[in-house]
Amino acid sequence: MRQRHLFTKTRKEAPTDEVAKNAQLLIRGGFVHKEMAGVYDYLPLGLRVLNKITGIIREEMDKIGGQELLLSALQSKEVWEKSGRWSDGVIDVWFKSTLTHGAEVGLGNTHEEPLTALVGEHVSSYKDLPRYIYQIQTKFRNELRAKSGILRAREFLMKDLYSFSRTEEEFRLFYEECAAAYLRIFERVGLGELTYRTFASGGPFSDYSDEFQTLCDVGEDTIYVDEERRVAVNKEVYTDKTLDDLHLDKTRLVEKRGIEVGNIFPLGTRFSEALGLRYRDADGNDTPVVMGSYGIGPGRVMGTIVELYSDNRGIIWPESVAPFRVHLVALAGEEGKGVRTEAEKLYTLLVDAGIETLYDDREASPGEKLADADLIGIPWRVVVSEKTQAQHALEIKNRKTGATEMLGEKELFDELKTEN
RNA sequence: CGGGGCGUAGUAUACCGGUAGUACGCCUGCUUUGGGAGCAGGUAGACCGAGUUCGAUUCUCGGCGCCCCGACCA
Repeated sequence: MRQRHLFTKTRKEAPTDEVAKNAQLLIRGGFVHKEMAGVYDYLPLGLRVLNKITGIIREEMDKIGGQELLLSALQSKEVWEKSGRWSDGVIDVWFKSTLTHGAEVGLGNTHEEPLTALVGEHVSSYKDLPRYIYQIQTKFRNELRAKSGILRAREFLMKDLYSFSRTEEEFRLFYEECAAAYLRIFERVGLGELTYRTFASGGPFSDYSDEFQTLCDVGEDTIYVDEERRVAVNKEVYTDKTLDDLHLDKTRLVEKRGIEVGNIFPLGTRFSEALGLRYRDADGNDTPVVMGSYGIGPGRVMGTIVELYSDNRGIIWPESVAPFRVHLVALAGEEGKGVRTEAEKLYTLLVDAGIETLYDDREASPGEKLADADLIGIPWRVVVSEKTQAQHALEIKNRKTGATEMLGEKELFDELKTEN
């Protein structure tokens, strides 16, 4: 993409109404725009990152048998009354509205009820199970206080998968498969080293749940980490009995702050019973379906990456989620020296080679272009200038390591085609 | 929801009971081109409402909005 055509611009200064590093850098770089507290727009650069993240999530969910669908955001009151969760006393984050003729509707904050009802229309036999269904969709939660930039929003994207199994054993197998898939996802988006499967409370549905906590000082949760075994315990369930049950040695646990980037938990038959999702087993018995719920917030993952990977010049995107692979910067000097011509040619070659490239073809000073490249944080910066032309080479710089090389065109492409 | 802070051009800020200044941005021209260039000219602003006052952007009250701490986060 030509940067001349990009409708967003970078900013030198961060807005004063944002303190969170993720929001400051994402706004300065033109990745997101704040509409109101806890509500953010994803601009072209930000959407590219978000799509990279959801793409990875999708691949891993499909790999374990997930089927993607898209449920509505507007939800009917009836289905929620069946589970007893329509009341604001039970779920206090509801956004509700009223249709013209008076019917009440809710904006989805989660989707157990409508999906369970829907699945019931298609599943009636043990031969129809198990099923694993997910979506990547916008959730609405009327949080008392939005905070930490895009980490805690009132409107946010969420991947939510729901498992429908015949038995507790069958459920348990998938639960562990999904936990493994989650670890692969966090590995692939660049958070693997810092993300721990964390034992946590199960809320109203079960005795426990598993959170995926990424170590970060601005995290909302306090967790106790066993770095060697790569597991953690949330402070909310940190008792001697829990540690005993999990065979964890208290003396090896380290207190840390974590951002909850994912959460999986058993639902048992709580919703299948309430909404009449039953199946006929091989012996003809009518049995409630055993369910589980599995969430990841792609926007929160994006915010976490920014919190963790930046320097005083800007963001440092992991290659797997970067909006572009290469930032081609033409430092055009005097006209007639052919810098622009060479850069144009190189841009065409990069695009033809299928390398995602942001091409800074703007009329701007070198300082501004280089500062923008650092702020936007694309992994590889390639400069064409009079200086590089004098050396009959191209300059390639790695945003993360700062390593700079002068390479010929062929070597440049060899370098860029190598997966890192 | 309790506590605290804050609302001035697109952004960041300053001053003031007599309608606002600076920087960046943006526009025009010339110069400049490896770390947010220089000169000249131009563009653009007091969250809303009520009150006090001859006069309110400034003081008072209310509303709305934003941030932070706490609580909450199925």
